[in-house]
Amino acid sequence: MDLILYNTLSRQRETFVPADPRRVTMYVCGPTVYSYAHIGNARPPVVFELLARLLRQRWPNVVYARNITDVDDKINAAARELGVPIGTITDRYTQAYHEDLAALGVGPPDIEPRATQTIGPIVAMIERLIASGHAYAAEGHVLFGVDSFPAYGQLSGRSTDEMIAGARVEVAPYKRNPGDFVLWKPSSDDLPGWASPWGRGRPGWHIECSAMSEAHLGETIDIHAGGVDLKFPHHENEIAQSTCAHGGRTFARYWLHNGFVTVDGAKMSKSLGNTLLVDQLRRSHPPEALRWFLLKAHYRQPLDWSDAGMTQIVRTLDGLYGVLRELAEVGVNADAPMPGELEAALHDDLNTPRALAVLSELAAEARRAEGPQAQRLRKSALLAGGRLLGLLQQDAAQWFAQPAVDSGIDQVAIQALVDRRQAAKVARSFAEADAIRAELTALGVTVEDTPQGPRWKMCSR
RNA sequence: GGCCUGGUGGCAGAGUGGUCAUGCAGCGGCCUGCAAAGCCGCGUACGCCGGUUCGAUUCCGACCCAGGCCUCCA
Repeated sequence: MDLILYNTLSRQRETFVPADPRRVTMYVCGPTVYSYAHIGNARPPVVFELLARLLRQRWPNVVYARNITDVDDKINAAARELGVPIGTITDRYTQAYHEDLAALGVGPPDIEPRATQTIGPIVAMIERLIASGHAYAAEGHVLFGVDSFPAYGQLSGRSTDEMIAGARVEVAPYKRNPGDFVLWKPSSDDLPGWASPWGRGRPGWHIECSAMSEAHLGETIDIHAGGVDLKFPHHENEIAQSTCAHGGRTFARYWLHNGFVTVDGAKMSKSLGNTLLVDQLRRSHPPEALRWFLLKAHYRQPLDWSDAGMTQIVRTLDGLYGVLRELAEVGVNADAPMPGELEAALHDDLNTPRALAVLSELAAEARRAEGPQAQRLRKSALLAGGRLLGLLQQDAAQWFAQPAVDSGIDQVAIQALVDRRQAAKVARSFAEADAIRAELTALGVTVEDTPQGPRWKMCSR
């Protein structure tokens, strides 16, 4: 089955064909670690790690790199505010990032390069760009000259003239062209810096990714991905730097960009005060529901957060886990094949909404299956599909026992009430039984009577 | 101003030139002491106006509306 990907560079859907099937390379722009990740920051790692899973099914040797930007002016500002070294800041938030993503079911990348550990290659790349006439030093800075790269603007679809016309920033006097961007900038003594041919300084943001990608994946990579906002200038600049440093050879063959997450229709931003941190959301929503949220719309579409939407997702998961609970005693075939429709959906430019729809259809089939053989087959298919999507892998009973918040619910007390109600029911004291059920409802617990006796679940997530 | 997305049923969200998306919610029925869960069934959805076509939500054009990028940003 062909894997179709929408390539921003060509603005078309293309069949993905790796340059070298023995080593498929992919680079995703990672976080700048100066604060906690918000839910929008989590979209690319979730979506593109799913792509890595898909690639690995067919090409076992996938090398997936996702960097950590650990030198940046925002980090400097955060460190200065607290009066600590930047390492304190970057370590803290790198760890938080890893914890957030683990909770969302995101596996680690194969390589996680850090900018501060790539200074050598960064300096070397800048030297090559100067030597080949694509960059120049001026007043302690090194700048990339966009005029030296005719294809500049190809990815974002704009000409250099347009960019200058639209530029609303003050142009530094030492720039030859207003569109020139910084590769290296000088650091005063109180800022982190490294020795270089141009004096003590630090790298510009764009060159970091070019150098890390080259150092770990090689000159030409198969896939480069990130958020739409990175198209310009970040990715445009990466293309310019890497292509010029590599004698004109292609930098990345397929460019993928995910859409933004909005909150109640508006873009998340600090000024609006509507940034939703994953770290916080994890405490009020099942992490699996957060993952579902990030997969529920196609990755190139905008994705809107709302509390009502999250309630819908939890209910949907209730339904799916309900099936698994029903089939708890049924065994699973370890070698169950991937359901074809689900695989087809994901191969169609990562159509996760369709894949989730297939999951629901598989669940319905599993629920309706009659006889142990059919049940085993259907349950296996459902779980196989869920595994690829990173969903439905926890114990069903545990799913239903998850409370809304991390409030330390008293399972023993709840069970005692459930038992008392059951006793009242058996004695046909229905008024008393209903009164106890009302008590449970007040605790956020729903009781369900089954042929095997009563069971309960948290209903107020 | 330039560039670029998108407007689908109560909500979310795929998709297609001509009988099914899917989920949540809602309605009716079965089941239940009553519920819950489950099962069965139910809804003249495709921004507006033209055009192409035997036929358009799907293709083309104009228009209206919403959002994004052009500056740090996933």
